[in-house]
Amino acid sequence: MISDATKPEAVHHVLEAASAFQAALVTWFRQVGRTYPWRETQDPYAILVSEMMLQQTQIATVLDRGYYERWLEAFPTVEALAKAPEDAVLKAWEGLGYYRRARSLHQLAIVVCAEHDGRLPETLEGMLALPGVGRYTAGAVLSFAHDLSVPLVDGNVHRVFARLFDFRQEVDRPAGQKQLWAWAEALVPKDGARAYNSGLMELGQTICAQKQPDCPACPVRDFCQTRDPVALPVKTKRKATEFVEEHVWWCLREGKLRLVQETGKRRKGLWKLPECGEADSRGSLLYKAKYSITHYRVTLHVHACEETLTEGQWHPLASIPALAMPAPYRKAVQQLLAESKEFKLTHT
DNA sequence: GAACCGTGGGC
DNA sequence: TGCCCAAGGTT
Repeated sequence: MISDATKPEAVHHVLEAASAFQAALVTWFRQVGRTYPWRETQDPYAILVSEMMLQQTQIATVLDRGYYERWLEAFPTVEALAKAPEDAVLKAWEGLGYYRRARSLHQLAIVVCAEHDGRLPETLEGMLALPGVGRYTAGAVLSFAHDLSVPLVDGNVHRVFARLFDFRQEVDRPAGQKQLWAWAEALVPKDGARAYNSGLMELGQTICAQKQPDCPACPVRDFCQTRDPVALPVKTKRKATEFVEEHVWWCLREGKLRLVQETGKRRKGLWKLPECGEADSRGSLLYKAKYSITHYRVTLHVHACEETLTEGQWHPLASIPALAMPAPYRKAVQQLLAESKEFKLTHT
């Protein structure tokens, strides 16, 4: 941490020296900016896919676990995605979470094929009209793919701007957002927005990191107004954890497993084990695990089912790997199948 | 404008 | 362990 004694005052104000700020940032980015697959292309669709996947999701998850590469192989163009069945789209997203993103991207492809001849819009209004595309994603696609002068604000920019401007309001409230977007608009250059926006995010990701920011190495330290970077940005408190018990059936008969498809807002379209009814009718406990979803801490219990269920459908064991399932159920099903005699008989 | 939506990783 | 975080968007 930088002490107050050694941290100098900003020698320039960002807004009064925008060109110098932009130049310092872009020069630094061109020297040390990392290469990602989505920085190697100017295909707006490929860039959009990366931006959708990266919403609230770490780069390592998207990259190291192969989601981005597999997606573009399965759905290489807007047309290919538009023609794909939703089951296949959700399967490709399995394990990434926030499944609305996958359904939005699929719907987006269908709309773009129907109304824009398969080409993504090149205007802010056009992009914002698409499902799952907000101001950040629109700005990212337009600046990264087309080098258009459009601002963007994401979690990295929250951090960089909060520190740069010594901004002590909560960044995740509407008032804070309004201020951050105003600064982003004021600072985005007319030319070279691709490198500038990339550099802004890269800075927030590396030197201007959440913990242990490396201020001495910062290319724009002369513009920075805060003396206490670690305290910024300020965020609202998150909701307290609630503990929930979840009981589901393991109903396996003649090589088929009973599953239900989610229809509500949560995990819509994905398959899960049927929920148990009355506590006193539950069979023996086969599996128990804990997982988190949003602010809930869930204990999942899987019980042996002896009766006949009316809800859900039978799925042959061979078809189960192709179904999209939420991660906690996928893990439970995999473990229980591995233990199951029926499975061993058909797979050995 | 607050609440909601998944998951895996870091400490 | 429990809590925070991560290239946000929708309701």
